[in-house]
Amino acid sequence: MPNRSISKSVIKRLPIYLRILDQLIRREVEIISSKELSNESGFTAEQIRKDLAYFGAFGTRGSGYNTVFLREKIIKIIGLDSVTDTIVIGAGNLGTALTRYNLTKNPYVNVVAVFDKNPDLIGKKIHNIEVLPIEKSPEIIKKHGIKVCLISVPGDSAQEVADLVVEHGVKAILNFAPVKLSVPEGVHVHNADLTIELQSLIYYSSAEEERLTRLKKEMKDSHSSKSFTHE
Amino acid sequence: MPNRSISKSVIKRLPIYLRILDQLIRREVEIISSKELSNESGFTAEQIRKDLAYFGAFGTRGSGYNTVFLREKIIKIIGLDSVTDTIVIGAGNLGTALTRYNLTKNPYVNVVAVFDKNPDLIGKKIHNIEVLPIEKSPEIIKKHGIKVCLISVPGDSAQEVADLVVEHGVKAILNFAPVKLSVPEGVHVHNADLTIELQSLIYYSSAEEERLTRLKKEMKDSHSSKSFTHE
DNA sequence: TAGATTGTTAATCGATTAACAATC
DNA sequence: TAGATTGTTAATCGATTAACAATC
Repeated sequence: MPNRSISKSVIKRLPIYLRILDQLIRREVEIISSKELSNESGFTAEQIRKDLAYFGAFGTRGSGYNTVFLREKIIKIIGLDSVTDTIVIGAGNLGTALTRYNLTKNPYVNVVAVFDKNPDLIGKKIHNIEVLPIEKSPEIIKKHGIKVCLISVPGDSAQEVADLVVEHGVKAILNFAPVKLSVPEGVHVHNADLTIELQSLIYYSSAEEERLTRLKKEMKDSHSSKSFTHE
Repeated sequence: MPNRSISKSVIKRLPIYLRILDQLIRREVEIISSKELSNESGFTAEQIRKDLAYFGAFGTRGSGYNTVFLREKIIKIIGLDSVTDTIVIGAGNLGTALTRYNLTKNPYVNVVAVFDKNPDLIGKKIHNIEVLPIEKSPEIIKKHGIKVCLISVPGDSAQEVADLVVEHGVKAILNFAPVKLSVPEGVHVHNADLTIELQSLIYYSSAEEERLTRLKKEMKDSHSSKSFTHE
């Protein structure tokens, strides 16, 4: 009852604040106001203050937020205060990109192993880790206590991969495959479906209103023949 | 005034409905109820009906929606009724994955060209197109009337790439770089920042409540020394 | 006609914005 | 003390859910 669960929209913004703070600290900025954070992030200052206030009073009235202090707090809120070990399943181009990126650019995450079922890819080195056959994943998951898994396999094998890793203890999946995964209660799935993103972007890339007006017109025109088209 | 703009949340769901309909049609299902669509998508039947009703009355009371008919309508709504030509900037692993995926698995999108500034990558073949130097992009954008662009370059060159493509007519960007892009009014940017996704997933991967309680306790404990830590 | 399911209106819920008192 | 900016409460806005009349 003391903390009722924080909304997803708030949680999605925290890593963005974190990234901005990392940049500011690199530039040796020590204090930042919600106004300035707003400029950097595109969110309103009010929203930023409100988001942070869910977790505590991290700022100083009259001056702003200490960047190092706030960064530390956000890291603890998200749970990034110790490096998170992950595995990547699917060693194609996407899996390779994800592995490389996290190993070299993401200090909060470590990739312990990469798996694939394609014999051609097994043994391949990515940055400094070797691609292992998927059968080895249960062993690695248990050995390292892996809770977070990235799935970058084709759509038709994503569900079986998910079943396998969840069975051995994975609690959170970042799913790049274009399918809806079924997982037991208590397991979290985030979908990073790039096709969906791209298609919804296409909606906005051309004159929205014009297209919808045309559509409405078509519907009206086909009204008489409706029973035809529509059964 | 006839159609006031449709909300982003609705638009994000349309490609998911489309994907499900594509699958159903492949399985030769002809009629589907909002209830069944709900099972497939995870959204509620009420929400699905409401989403679709923004654009017209596509169903038949008593039976449901004709899959082929509904698919056709959604395709027109999103603007996928003719193939969308795109370009990919950044031919690393991510750019390669995006290009391959769209060329082979996404029938609604065509990748016309891939660009990079790294001489080692120029000339490389991806699926059947050649990686070109980025200087060639204005020419290609104009020649094909490119409106949609995928950016998969490192964070520090993303803004200049965005400026370049927008200058030559791009109206929508799917941005994979971990930076906030500044673009003129009327240009749409969707961020597909995989680090952000991963970090917000990590939040949910370990006991949320426990962590937040600990944090609150820490704040209280450091109350007396607050002026120290915090200036 | 009876059963089923849509399309739409009303009610609820949640998230964002606005306003301002607290306070550095 | 005056100026600035936070933290928090209240007001607004938007999206989801519930309910049901329309109708196949």
